[in-house]
This record gives sequence, structure tokens and C-alpha cells, in this order.
Amino acid sequence: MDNNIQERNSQVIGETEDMNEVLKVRRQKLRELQQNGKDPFKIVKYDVTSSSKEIIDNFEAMEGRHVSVAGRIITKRGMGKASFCHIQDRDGRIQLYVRIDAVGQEAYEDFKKYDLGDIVGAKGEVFKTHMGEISVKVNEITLLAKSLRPLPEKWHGLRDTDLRYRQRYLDLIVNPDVKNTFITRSRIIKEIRKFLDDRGFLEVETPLLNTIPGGANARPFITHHNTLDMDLYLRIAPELYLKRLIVGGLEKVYEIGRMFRNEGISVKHNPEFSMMEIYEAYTDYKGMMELAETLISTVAQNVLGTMKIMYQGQEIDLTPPWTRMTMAESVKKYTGVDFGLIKDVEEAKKIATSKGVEVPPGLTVGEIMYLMFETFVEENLIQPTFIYDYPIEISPLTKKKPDRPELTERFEIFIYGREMGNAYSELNDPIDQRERFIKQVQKREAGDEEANMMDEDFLTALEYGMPPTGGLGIGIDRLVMLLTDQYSIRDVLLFPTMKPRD
RNA sequence: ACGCCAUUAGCUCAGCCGGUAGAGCACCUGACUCUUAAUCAGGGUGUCCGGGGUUCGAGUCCCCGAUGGCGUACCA
Repeated sequence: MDNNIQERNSQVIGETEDMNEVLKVRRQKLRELQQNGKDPFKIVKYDVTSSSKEIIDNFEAMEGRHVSVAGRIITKRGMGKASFCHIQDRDGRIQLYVRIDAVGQEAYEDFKKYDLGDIVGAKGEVFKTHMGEISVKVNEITLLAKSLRPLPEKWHGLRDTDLRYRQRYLDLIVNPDVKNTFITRSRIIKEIRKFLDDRGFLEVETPLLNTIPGGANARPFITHHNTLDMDLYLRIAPELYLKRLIVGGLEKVYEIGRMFRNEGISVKHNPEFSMMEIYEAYTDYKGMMELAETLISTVAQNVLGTMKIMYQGQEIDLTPPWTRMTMAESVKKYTGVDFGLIKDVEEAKKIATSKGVEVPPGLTVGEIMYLMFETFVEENLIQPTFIYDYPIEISPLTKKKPDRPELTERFEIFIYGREMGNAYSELNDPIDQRERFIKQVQKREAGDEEANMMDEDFLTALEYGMPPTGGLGIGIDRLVMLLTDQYSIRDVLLFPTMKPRD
């Protein structure tokens, strides 16, 4: 960058009028190093033999051995001709003991000028101090990067959520729990892949740029392709592509990836989020229930070592089998209203209204039941529960129940009152699917921006024949929240969507 | 989108009834060869989120705006 060159050439590197003392001092220190031919930024590599954790975990074997370590200085205690500091590397912290008689006078004078936040490499001998802390007695220390900004406070860390999300790197440096959450997130996803790969599923990738966004009811983001001179949508779900792959004979596929929904932001919603969808030919939603409970409980066992987890102070037992309830049963259980006995919309509306639910005009019996479910049931579903047999009106891609055409073979997973997953026996009848799309298009024309668009290419695929298939979608972020005991989705996303500051 | 709350030093925070801004850590100077929130002596480094207004006087009161958190709505 031109600016950089200008700054380097200027009298004081990158220094501006409004800079505070700390910033000025650090730039001054860097300039002195550069003038003395000790520019840390000219160093391109440093050979590291051991991490902090390796040394601490294997002290018996490592004691007296010569090691090379590297990391960021996060504490520093000088006592004249000897000093202690801790450096932090990828998996922990280790103390360095730096003595003038071990590193030499010049190196020690340089070391005294190192700041918290600087990146150093050190070579020395593993030992234990009089106070019993495993440390490295340093005989050579090298500055590998100068930190020009002070770190947040060592004792309280970085609390300001705004800064934590915007400057996640600082959050990761000073709040160790945050790092652990993201390490756990990575392990969860790895275990999911292992689970599915071991069962013969093929991981695939389908387009993020869609000409027709489908597979969910949500408002999409719109973008533009210049050469084609056409608008494209960011995907809201991979469903319709994955089913095309089932038509194509791949039979067992899954995709883990980012979805984009142009909706509100909350403690449970981010505009871009990760979802997994799984499709398996020749099975149905009951098969998906078994797969879902086995998958989630196995991942918990392998990552956390238990199926009984704590979430927000509440014990949640993920051990299969999970409770299974139809939506009608659940509504009856929590409200006393038996939708099996309700004959028409008027009656449903009257009952819902008597329970204090405001019913918008134009709803069907099924939609009113779903409204009752959302209002009175969801929040009670703390332990893992499958709610199944959803009204057809809200399930445009799902097979009807053979004996109850107003219901579909669909379930959702609820844990801690939150929707964690969604699955169904996939609709493979192209004639029925076309009718459902037409209904969705009518809703859309009536102003429902979240209703599906007609997807002729998808219908063509179905017309070639799709086997009976079970499909399952699981929100990765919400699963990670559950398994890492995080209240907000922003705490499981490294860089949650934020408005820019002015 | 609406409501409530927050925003003061690099970070974590205090600041009363409106009287001209403070602590700890960090930082600077000095001492100190086993410290670990090192210690000891000295030093305050600030667009009080921004813009208006009321007032002799605003970090403090009023209005508008920004960002964030929470709640509601939205989100199968």
C-alpha cells in the first residue's frame, strides 16, 4: 500500500497527531529496532519444536531438554537482571525465564523493551521454578513481530460485546473460553462428517448462486452477475439441488454449508448461517428420526464425552430414543385442545381466540393448529423431542400421510424450546409437487415474500423419477450453541454480521 | 421495524443535587537475578459516542442521530 511506504519514509512510522502515548512509544521502539538492523518484520520463519501444551503435558520426559517455542507475550515481570514472561501459543501458555547471564547483555536490553502483545520465539531448557511452574530457561530470544497496539486488560479481558465481535482476534487472544468454543465448533463439524462418511454418505457441494431460491420459506439476498447481466439469489437452502442428486442416483448425500436469509438478526438468527442437509433414498421420515438422534447424541458423546449436557443451567439428556409426539398430540397436551375433533376453520378460530391467540384472517385449520403449537407448545420442549405430522399448508415439499392428506410426513427437532432440525419424507410425486408450487406462487402473488417460486427445472428432475427419500436439515450453529452452552448465535460465529461503525 | 438499557483513558469501570473528570490494569522514568494480578518510588496519557438545545456553567438535564445489548415482531 502506498500509504505504508509513505509512513515508513516519514520521520515517525505511522505516527499521527492524535495518537496516544502508548501507540507513539511502540512505533518509536519499532523504528529503533529497524535503525539497528533488527527489524522483526524481516524475519520470515522460526523453527518451533514444541508447543506450550506438549511441554507441560510431558514434563517428565521434557525436563532438561532443549526446546524452541514461540508465541505472543501476554504477561511480563522484570526484576532487574532477570525476568519472567508468559507467552501464549495455539494451545496454551508457558512461562519463560530470561536471565541476563543466559541471553547476553544486548539481547537482555532488547528484551526489556518488549511489550505485551509482541510475538517472540525462544530457545532454552525445560525446567520447573522454585514455585513449581513448568517453564523454559531461555538462552536465546527473538522478536518475531512487534505489536503496535496495547492488548486489552489481562485481568478482565475484553468484555464489550461490540468490540469482541468486531475485533474477534482480540477476543481470541484474551478470552481463552472463546477460543475453546471455536475449537469445539470445529470438532463438532468434523465428527458430523465422520459419522456420515462412515455410513456411506457422500459429501457434495451445490450452488450458492441460485436463479430460483428454493427449499425454504425465506426472503433471499439478491446479487448481480455482470457478464450475464442478470440478478442471482444467494441460496436459502440446498434442498432442491440435493434432491436432484437423489434423482441422479447418488442415493446418500449431504452438504454442510452457508445459507443466506434476508431476515431479522437476533440471538438465534444471523443473516448467514451454517446448515447441514442429508438425503437418503429408500427411507422415510421415521428413518430420519433415528438418524438424527443417533447423529446428535454420537457427536455429543465423541466431542464432550457425554450425552447428558448442561445448557444455560439446565440438564439436557441427548440419549436416544427421544420423545416422539405428533403436533396434534403436543397441542392437546399443552392446551387441552384436540384438533382431531375440529371440523372447520370457524371452530378452530373460535377455540384459538378463546385461548387468547390472535388469528389473522385467511388461515386454514392446519395453520391455526401450527399457530397454537408455536404459542403454547414450543417453549415447553426442553428435552429433545420430535414433533411430527405437520399440516400440509406449511410443508410444500413434503409427502402427504397416505391416510391423512391434510398432514405431511414431516418432523422438527426441538431442544430447549428451540428448533434444531427439520426433516421429512420427501415429496417425489411431480404432479403433486407442481400443485404445491402453484399454491406457493399464489401466496407469493398475494404478497407473501417468503413463499416458494415455481422451479420448473426441479419439477423436470422429479418427472424422471425420484425414489422415496428421507431428508433431514440440522442448523449447525444452533447445534454448536447447544453443545458449547452459548446463549447467542453470535458467540458461535467468529464474525457475526455487524453494521459498520460510522 | 418497535420498546428498554448502555456508550467516560488502550482495557475494566466509578463519577452523588448541574460547578470544569477519577481508580485499577496497561504505558513512561528509576530500583530489583525464581516472579506469576511480582514488588517499591515517581508520572494521568481524555473528541466523557456524535450533533443541537436549556443554563452563568452540561459527562450529568432535554431533543435528534450512531453503534451495541436485551425484549417483542419477523424468522417453516
